[in-house]
Amino acid sequence: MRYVDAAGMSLDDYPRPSVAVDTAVLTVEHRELCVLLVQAPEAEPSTGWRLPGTFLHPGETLADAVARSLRDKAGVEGLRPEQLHVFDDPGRDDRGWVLSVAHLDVVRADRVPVRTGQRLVPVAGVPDLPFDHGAIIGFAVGAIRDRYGGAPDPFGLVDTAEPDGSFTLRELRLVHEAVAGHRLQPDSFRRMMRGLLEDTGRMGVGRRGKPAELYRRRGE
Amino acid sequence: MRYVDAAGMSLDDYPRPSVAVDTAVLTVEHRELCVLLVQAPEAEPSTGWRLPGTFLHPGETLADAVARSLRDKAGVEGLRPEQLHVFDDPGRDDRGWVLSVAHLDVVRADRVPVRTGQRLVPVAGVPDLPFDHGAIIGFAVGAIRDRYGGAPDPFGLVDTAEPDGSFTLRELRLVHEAVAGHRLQPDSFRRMMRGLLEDTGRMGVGRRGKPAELYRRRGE
DNA sequence: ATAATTTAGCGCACTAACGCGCTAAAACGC
DNA sequence: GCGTTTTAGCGCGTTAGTGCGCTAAATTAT
Repeated sequence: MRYVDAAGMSLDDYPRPSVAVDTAVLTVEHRELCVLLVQAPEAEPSTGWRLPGTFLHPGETLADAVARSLRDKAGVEGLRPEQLHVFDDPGRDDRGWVLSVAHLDVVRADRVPVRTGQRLVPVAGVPDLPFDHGAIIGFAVGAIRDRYGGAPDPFGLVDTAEPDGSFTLRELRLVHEAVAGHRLQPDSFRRMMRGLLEDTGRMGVGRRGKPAELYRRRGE
Repeated sequence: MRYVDAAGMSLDDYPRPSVAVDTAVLTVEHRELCVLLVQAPEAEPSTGWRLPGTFLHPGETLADAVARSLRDKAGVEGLRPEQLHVFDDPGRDDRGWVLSVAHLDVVRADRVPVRTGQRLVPVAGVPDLPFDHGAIIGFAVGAIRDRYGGAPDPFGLVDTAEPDGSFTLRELRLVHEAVAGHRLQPDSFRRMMRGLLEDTGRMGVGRRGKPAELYRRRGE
């Protein structure tokens, strides 16, 4: 039985906003934190580069919509999108009343297909973007830096050769430096990570000098 | 001219969710962090205690809706609500497709009117609540503790006798202890705050012993 | 076989923060 | 006037973290 309120109205009888999701997809490429931009289709009123986004469909959670958007618009299989902020200015979109729920998603660069109409841009050099997409990137960068400040590679960005996902301290540090946007002192970094990693007992390969030990995250 | 997309549809032709706002109003009463609960009207399908909330109306921002909700449902003039999280399970509400944007608002206890159908409950002893209201309170407590960890009374909770809003170190510390939920060592607290406060040059009154100096936040 | 390179760890000097006991100062109570 | 109470600040011992130079170990290059 369909619900009606004290005024005899159902929820659908009231005006409602469209709800969009926009996602700042962050990755590390060439030791730099980058964001994925896609080109708007010609039919859109505001063309140019922007963050991938879509409208929320019935039966979906926001994360479902983010995943659909990244798959359809950018060929990226998203992982675990996290909410950042809701942009709610009633006049923010010329098409009508639209709320946008900004998200962060983080994927390894090798999972972002190279194709026309999309590119990875260093977050330190983002061009002007429509809507609130510049602000969304700012939120996303703050959120990923916060997460990487307290845990080893929480989003799985380390691109390791090992099938079991283990990595060297140097590989881990290079990713953390890319996210942080500045150099990290190796000794302090090791001490911070010491209690959060466990030694696999195996050694890495492929470089001169003493081979590095392979680690995985504690509790994995 | 009203916008239509490539399929000749306007935004209103597509199904859209109702958007609600729910607010964890936090305050300090009797040196304890408390949350405001209101009683649901009898006509609602789910009666009992809950957080104040409402549906978003056209032309409003989320903060507008929060303010209207707190004024109408609880007689509280809200200050600056902050977004916490969007609860988006399509099946979370029996009435239909409803998203809820959870918020935090912080007010001094003397701004919460005492009236039937509402009460302040210590966050350490919240009863079971409908929907995701328990989770919302959890988010809110985490957010306020984070904010109070790095700045002197960011939400203006100190209930001072001074017309210019200045306060003593002890008054400030008692509020920070209520928010943190544990005791703070006075000397360490003073050292942390030293650079964030400025001395008004005036002294407080009303207690035995050396009167305390009055401070205000630096940059106020 | 030796030199060069890289890694992991540590000793050490230094910096920063904590918590407590103590003192001086400034009020009130008697 | 003196005792009591409260506040602000500090000295000090302790704990924790940082960055660097150094060493030993384990590889590759010559």
